Amino acid sequence: VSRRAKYILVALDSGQTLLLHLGMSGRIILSHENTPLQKHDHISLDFDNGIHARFNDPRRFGYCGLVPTEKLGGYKLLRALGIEPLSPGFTSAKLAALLKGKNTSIKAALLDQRLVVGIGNIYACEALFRARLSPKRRAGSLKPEEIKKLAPAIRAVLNAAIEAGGSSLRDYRQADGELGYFQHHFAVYDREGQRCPGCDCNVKKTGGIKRITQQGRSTFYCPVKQK
DNA sequence: CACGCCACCTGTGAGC
DNA sequence: TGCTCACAGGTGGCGT
Repeated sequence: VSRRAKYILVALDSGQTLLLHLGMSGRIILSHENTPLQKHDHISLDFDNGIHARFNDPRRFGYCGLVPTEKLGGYKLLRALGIEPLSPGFTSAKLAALLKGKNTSIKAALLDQRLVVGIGNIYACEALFRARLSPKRRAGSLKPEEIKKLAPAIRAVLNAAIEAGGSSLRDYRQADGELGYFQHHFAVYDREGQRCPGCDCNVKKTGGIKRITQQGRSTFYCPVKQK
């Protein structure tokens, strides 16, 4: 079992690869022999030892498919994916090259899986806070010294989130079923009106953390610290 | 090509 | 209590 971006890849003896994406609410749940299907179980993989692996996904935003393994690289859903932010190749210079000439906001650029993979709405907000960059900045307008802060900020927030077992707002669970704990470490996400870490503002006056909508998605940021 | 927007779903919590 | 509404971690596809 391996991973590319937010896809889970399971190499099968048949020469095919099972391609899974959990979307917003998907889970793989292992259960014992003859366990009845639960609500929102869409696929059951039944093993010779009696174990069932159920693909459970209430919102059905997830994906499950079989692809011939030798065709994986050219497969539509994987072909255009960008660089892994925790790979050695993800340097500030690389990020700068990806953002160069981009007219869209830096927030939208971070969510664009064709540039950098794996960054979702929470971690885009949190990385921009750590880099002290406004989510509204044009991606192409970032100066080299700003990108030198952003690339490490992305790596740091992802590593910290992995360390904490991910962010359980509602559905998310670690592979072993445990809750994640990174939601307790959010600096800005889902904290509208509150203080950001290290804040010495008069929050009654400044309003604290702001929430705006970009590309139809919530963005949380500190207008004082993020420029 | 680049970008913004919408649809795809169900569940939940807030407000009334 | 129960109704309606807004909103939620993602992303493919379409219109501009």
